[in-house]
Amino acid sequence: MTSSSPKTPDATKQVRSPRSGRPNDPSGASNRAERAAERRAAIVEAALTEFIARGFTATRLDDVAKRAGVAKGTIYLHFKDKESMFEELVRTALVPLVNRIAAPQIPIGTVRDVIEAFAATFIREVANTRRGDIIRLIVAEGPRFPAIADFYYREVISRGLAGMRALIELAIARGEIRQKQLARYPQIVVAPAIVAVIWQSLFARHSPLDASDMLRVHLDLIFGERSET
Amino acid sequence: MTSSSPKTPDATKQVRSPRSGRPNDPSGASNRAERAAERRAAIVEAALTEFIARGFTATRLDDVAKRAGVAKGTIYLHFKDKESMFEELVRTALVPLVNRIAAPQIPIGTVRDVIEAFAATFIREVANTRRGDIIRLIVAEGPRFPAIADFYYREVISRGLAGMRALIELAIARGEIRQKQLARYPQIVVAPAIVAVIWQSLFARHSPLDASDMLRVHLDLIFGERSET
DNA sequence: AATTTATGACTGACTAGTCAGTCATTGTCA
DNA sequence: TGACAATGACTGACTAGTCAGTCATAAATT
Repeated sequence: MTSSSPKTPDATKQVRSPRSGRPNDPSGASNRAERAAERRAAIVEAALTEFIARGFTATRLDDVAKRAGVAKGTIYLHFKDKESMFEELVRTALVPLVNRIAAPQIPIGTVRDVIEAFAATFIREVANTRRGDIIRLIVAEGPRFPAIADFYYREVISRGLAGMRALIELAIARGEIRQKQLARYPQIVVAPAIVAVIWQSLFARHSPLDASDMLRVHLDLIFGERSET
Repeated sequence: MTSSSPKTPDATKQVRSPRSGRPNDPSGASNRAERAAERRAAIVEAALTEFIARGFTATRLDDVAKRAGVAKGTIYLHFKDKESMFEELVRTALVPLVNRIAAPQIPIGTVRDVIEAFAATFIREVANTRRGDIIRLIVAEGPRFPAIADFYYREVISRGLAGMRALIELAIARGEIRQKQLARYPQIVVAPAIVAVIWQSLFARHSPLDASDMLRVHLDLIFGERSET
């Protein structure tokens, strides 16, 4: 029974670290911790791409591993399982953005200016980026991942709507907005932005949508058309 | 139509033909074609429920069969495979509704009246029914089923928006709507309705939304508040 | 009896998650 | 500084389980 082991994993072993040939660079990016972080980032990037393209269930971790350039087992060094990976991804992909947007706005100019800046940020950072797809992903998978829906409601929706409501109330007090009931439904103000995101995912091929222009028209509807030349 | 409850597979081996004992009744409700249609309807009903709850990939045809009270093989007597079943389901679930809503509106009263009737229909027939979930399902699976996105754009979106645009233009001509640019983006008018559907699916548990009231406020925004003028 | 319709056990392809083994890097000591 | 030992990040073949789709058989109908 001296037969060699049936598995020959050594056959095609690629070089582990083609990292730039600096095995011990103090200022470089080649120590263990940093490369681990790089790999984790590659996995996150790849997983996000796959989840967006296929949804949770249809995404194969083999594909994620291949795309990230790691072995499947490596994924499990960073994440407990597919489900918690998905949840963590969706969370971390949105929190930085939300924190930035939800930062206390300084109403220097008119409320409309603030909301217009908000809209511009949304167009730039969400509507035409992968973050928009993440929003669609949340809509798609939310019902099956109550934890995600909970988190998202708590960290994004309730905070965002509260901030928007405060702005609307300020605008009403200042006379910028006539329709007083609007403060009860801040959703109305953001609805076209959400629709724009969905449109880009589903129908951009059929009929491109100028989201920026649409939001401008919507703000004209809310604040009245601009009379400045 | 599911006259009898389709979900009672508990009776081990249910009787295949619970008919009225008329083997050859021309006017009866138990000939082959009709029972086949009943079974098909039961399968459609069950499949829709499962697809809505779990999405396309995560839905098991074993579960659909169990819920419909048929054997799995029976599904394949009615549908070629899982994918074409899904596509056919999503299509037939919406077409009757769209045909009704898209029927030529007779603008007897004001345009606002027409749109308010439309909103009421939407609330009644979509927002709080399973059709709303189907809309979410399309958002969720659309990118992976281009055929569905195509069909939906052609049969629902483009038709619906064209009709809405015509109404907006009429309202502008009549002086009901001041904001002339609105005709370029009928999406703005329907956006809160879409958001309401999504909200019900994801966040109703956290914070119930009075969709009917929200749409009323939105129409006030577009047409101006009712009591004035 | 012949034909149509329904069944559900079965198959084969597919995939989440595991783990024994490898080896580049890091630590230790002379 | 150079040699050797220890570490643990990484690998990928493998296991155990799932599920879409099939088909031989059975039931119902004509």
